[in-house]
Amino acid sequence: MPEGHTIHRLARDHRMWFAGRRVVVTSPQGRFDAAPGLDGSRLEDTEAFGKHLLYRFSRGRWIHIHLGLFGRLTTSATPKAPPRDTVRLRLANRDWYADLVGPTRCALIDAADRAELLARLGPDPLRAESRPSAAWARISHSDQPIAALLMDQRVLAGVGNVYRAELLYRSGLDPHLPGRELREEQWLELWEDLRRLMRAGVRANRIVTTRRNDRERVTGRVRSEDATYVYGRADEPCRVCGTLVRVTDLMDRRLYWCPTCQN
DNA sequence: GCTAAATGTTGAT
DNA sequence: TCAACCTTTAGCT
Repeated sequence: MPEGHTIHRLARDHRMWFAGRRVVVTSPQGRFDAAPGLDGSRLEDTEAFGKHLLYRFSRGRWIHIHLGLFGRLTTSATPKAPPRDTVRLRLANRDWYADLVGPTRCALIDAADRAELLARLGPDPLRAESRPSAAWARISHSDQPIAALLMDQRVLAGVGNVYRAELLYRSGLDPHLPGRELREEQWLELWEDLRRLMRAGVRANRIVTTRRNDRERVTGRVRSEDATYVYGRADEPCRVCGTLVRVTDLMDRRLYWCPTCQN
């Protein structure tokens, strides 16, 4: 679930449903200490930076959430169901409640913490003010493979294992190509494609990277098995050339790619 | 019922 | 490079 598009979608939805109103903040699991201090105060706004979600409260306080690999934030309409015992944080008002489960991080932070967080993130393709040059400065001087650079949140904020594999497939680039061997115009094309893919991801609230004509079924809702070119398709035939999709370990993550289309 | 795997990050060796 | 952390689910038995 959680790459940048998920977080931006949550920020957008929660701004609509929770911002500008008082919110009941509880921690059914008991592991979020700040809950009592914030409980009943007004949520001013939500923000998304890469995979980080922030809820702004008065007096320079934010709840900082990072879902990590298995975290989930689900929102439902009232009446409230009793929380399961793993719910770290529940935000609620009269109409809605959101339950956070299994996050890597859920903490109360101040303006300095927030500034520190933003300072260590690369440009987020989903934010209007982001510029690709900020990432290019690092990529163009790095010996790291482009597949590793794309997932490095200091280089680029919000890209995860699915988008990086799919982006590289769509561009025809070998994932192992060192950053310094990429040409600037290739990088700018990657950036544009990322924006396109991730914006579509926010809209649909899911990742779909296949072009219409490359799907087995062209009409109707995109089936999950048709949504990607290479991610999660190890040993299945490439949709374009038929070569078996390969999976390799790169920096402890599974990297999917087509050795024929990407070189 | 058990195990492994999953769209992630941090901090120690 | 490796382990730790956070939880759910799919695929076994």
